[in-house]
Amino acid sequence: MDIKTVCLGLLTFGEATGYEIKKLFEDGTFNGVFDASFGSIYPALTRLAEEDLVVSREEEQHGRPDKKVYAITPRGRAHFIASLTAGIQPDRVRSEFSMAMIFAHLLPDATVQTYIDQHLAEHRDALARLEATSADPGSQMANLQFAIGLGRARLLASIAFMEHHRNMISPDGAALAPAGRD
Amino acid sequence: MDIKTVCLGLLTFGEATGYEIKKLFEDGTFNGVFDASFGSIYPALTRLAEEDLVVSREEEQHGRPDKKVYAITPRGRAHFIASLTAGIQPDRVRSEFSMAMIFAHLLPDATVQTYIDQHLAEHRDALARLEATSADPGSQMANLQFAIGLGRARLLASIAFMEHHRNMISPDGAALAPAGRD
DNA sequence: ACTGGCATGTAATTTGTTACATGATTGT
DNA sequence: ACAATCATGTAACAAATTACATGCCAGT
Repeated sequence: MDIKTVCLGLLTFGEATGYEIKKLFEDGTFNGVFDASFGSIYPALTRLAEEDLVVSREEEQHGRPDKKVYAITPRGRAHFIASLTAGIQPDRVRSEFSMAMIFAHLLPDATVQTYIDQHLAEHRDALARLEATSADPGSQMANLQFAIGLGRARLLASIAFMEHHRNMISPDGAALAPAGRD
Repeated sequence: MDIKTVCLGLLTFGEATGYEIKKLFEDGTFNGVFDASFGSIYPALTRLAEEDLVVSREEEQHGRPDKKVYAITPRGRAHFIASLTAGIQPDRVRSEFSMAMIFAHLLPDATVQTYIDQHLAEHRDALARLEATSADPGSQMANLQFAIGLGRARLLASIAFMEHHRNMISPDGAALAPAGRD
């Protein structure tokens, strides 16, 4: 699934600008699901407009740059539904953090500990944003709560595991009694 | 982190062919951490050899195509450690499954249920492979057990959540009392 | 007969990122 | 003063996938 399709999907929830779509990837329901840069979002929206899957309307603002608000067309909606119904690919993950942990025996212990702290902080942030999204009145649909809940469950499991088992990985911790499976 | 660096890392655990590296992405510790196709692995190894970060040796086989066995050089090892120590990027996820769940209200219920079944099956498979890897005598290093345990914790959380909450998402389930947070 | 595993590699194409370019406003 | 937020867009580049090309062996 390419970014064009994802943008199309976002627009089924309502109008949005390229800028707002980017923010959705960072903050909202889509955190941990998808991500894209401006450099791919803007061209994607342009191409979708060329294919009549979305339409845009320019909105002037006072003291702010003009907005280009995109809305999905009936054809766009049909296209999106068809592409999602046609099948999905397995999740694709690229975790540099896990890489670092796999090779932790080659790294300075301080580096490893810093990476774990960083990763924990990122996860706690993501969790907080997800909880906020979950409480949002616009997110009360059952399927959205399911998607958010799944992300939340994963984040909680990761955080709990790292908190309970990080002692396994430090040289000091390795000398202690090894932590059990839970 | 590009595939070149990942291949270099894998080779710190011992010699391997391009084909074996690909299998590691599917089966072993690296499942759910990284993935790459042959089309990127082979060129990566070629370029690493040009930069003297790895060396290769051809091995003839009876009734099988010849192998090209790669080994990391001291320079390669230093290069890998330096690049991992220099910092890591946040995890990047691209989950078409989560996308499908977010837009489940637009899809036929049978499709949604099929996707959940598929995803559950993939997760159970991945979990079984991870458990096998975890038990492998070559994986007893504390940091490997940490990395494997983290993956395992995530998979278990996802599986449990989907099993307990999948009724939220079906139209029938939506009519029942909503499932609680756990 | 055919599918799948073993094994490597190239080329065309797709996809997406990073960096650049512009510019006003608001908060510190 | 300076950074951040808002807002769009392009161009150069990097990265990676897909499809193609080859070929034997083992199992069904």
